[in-house]
Amino acid sequence: MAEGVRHGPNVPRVLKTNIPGATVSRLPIYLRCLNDLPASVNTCSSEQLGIIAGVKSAQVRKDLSYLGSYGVRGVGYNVADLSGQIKKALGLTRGYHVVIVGAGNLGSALAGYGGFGSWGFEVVGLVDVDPAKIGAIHHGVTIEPITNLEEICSQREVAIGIVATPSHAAQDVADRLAAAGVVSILNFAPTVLHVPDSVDVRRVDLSTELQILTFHLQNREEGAG
Amino acid sequence: MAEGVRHGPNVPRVLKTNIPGATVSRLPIYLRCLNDLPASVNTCSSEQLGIIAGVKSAQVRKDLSYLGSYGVRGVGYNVADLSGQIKKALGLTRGYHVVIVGAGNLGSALAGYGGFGSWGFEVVGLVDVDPAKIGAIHHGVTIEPITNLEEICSQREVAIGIVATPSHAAQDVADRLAAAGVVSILNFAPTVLHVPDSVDVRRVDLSTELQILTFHLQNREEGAG
DNA sequence: CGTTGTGAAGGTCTTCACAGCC
DNA sequence: GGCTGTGAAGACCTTCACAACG
Repeated sequence: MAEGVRHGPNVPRVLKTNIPGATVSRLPIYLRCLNDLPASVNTCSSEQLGIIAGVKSAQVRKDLSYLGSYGVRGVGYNVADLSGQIKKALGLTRGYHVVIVGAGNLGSALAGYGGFGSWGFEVVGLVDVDPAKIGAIHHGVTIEPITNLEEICSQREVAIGIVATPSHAAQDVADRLAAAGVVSILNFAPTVLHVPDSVDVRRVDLSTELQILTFHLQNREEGAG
Repeated sequence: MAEGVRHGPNVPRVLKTNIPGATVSRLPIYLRCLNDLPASVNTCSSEQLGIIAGVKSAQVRKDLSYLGSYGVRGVGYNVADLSGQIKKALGLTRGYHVVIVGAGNLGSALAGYGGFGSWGFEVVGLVDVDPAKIGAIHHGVTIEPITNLEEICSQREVAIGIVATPSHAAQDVADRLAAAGVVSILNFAPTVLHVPDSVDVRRVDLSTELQILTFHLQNREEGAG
């Protein structure tokens, strides 16, 4: 589970469900699409879901088949049922406590992200090194000193840590989160984190995304000119 | 290039360089790793680069082989040369103008992101619908009305649009960006954008990432218990 | 020597095509 | 009739293992 791999062959060692990584990364999209459907829609075919999710219908069917068989031939999938099955597969039947490390522009923007609650995520801590920031309230969350990180993680049963620090501080934060028993890290710092195999890191990196866009941009232009 | 596909088989139609998508998405990581090396380091082996980038050395070599043969057997890669080759492959030898749509928490945090400049990206516009925000200056960028979007894109030669609006507004913004000739979009709104094939969209989605983490979290716990 | 570059092997993921079922 | 579920085929990606080379 080392970082840099989005869903490589290095699969978690102990795995009950056998859902391929590529499928896992699409399930949240399906879930959102189902959620955005008008309440009057009770049923949805793989073709329809594929169109709104931007995926081929065969892909949708194969993905959903890993959850078991919840479709009705000739009809499609029951929206509520399917939604529930996806939530169950993703572990969204319970809530998760999240701590955000770094209360800069990004950290406080994340703290104010409204979408957390709807999927059962709750920000139970926002910490920063800067003494001047301590005590300030961003979007309803009080900034605490980073020295409290370990205490916050254990006492508030934090499951997920979000690293929103400058890159030079990110590795140290990741080490501390891992030591405090946090096994899931979402890294917004533009650096590769090195963590034990038992810790799962996902990276969200603006520069990387922009550079991938420019690659295609350049190739398109070369092709055109 | 429809969204939802990170690097599927739907390859851009006209493509000069034949670099696989998976490799393209790792090149920015290598580039950053090389950049972070101390200035005293002139040379770097695939083994070393692999360790800091979190990738197997064979993978590094195969990836770099697509750029041509720039390594020296028995020695490794010249850091400066390799860095230049990667930049060239990614199209980073020129600058790109970026417009950010949506000046909420996230939009203004992005406007203040220091990492833009170092790779040749320049934020030339930050727009919002809210009349109350117009004229305010966030991190040196003045907020302009979204009605100016088309004008900004054409007059300032915008290459990349960043969508940082609420999800209900995102599709409309994408349509307008596409109509204004912007062919690269980075979408932070939690929704799937539907754009013409000629437009390249990449999605950055906090909820999705968190849900993928909880999938692994749940499976780990099931395995342990 | 040590390290690159690469064919070949082995996985994983996507797409097709159609049997099976409502 | 229409749609799901799935084996099979094919595309893509990673890893291995070693010849080639400075």
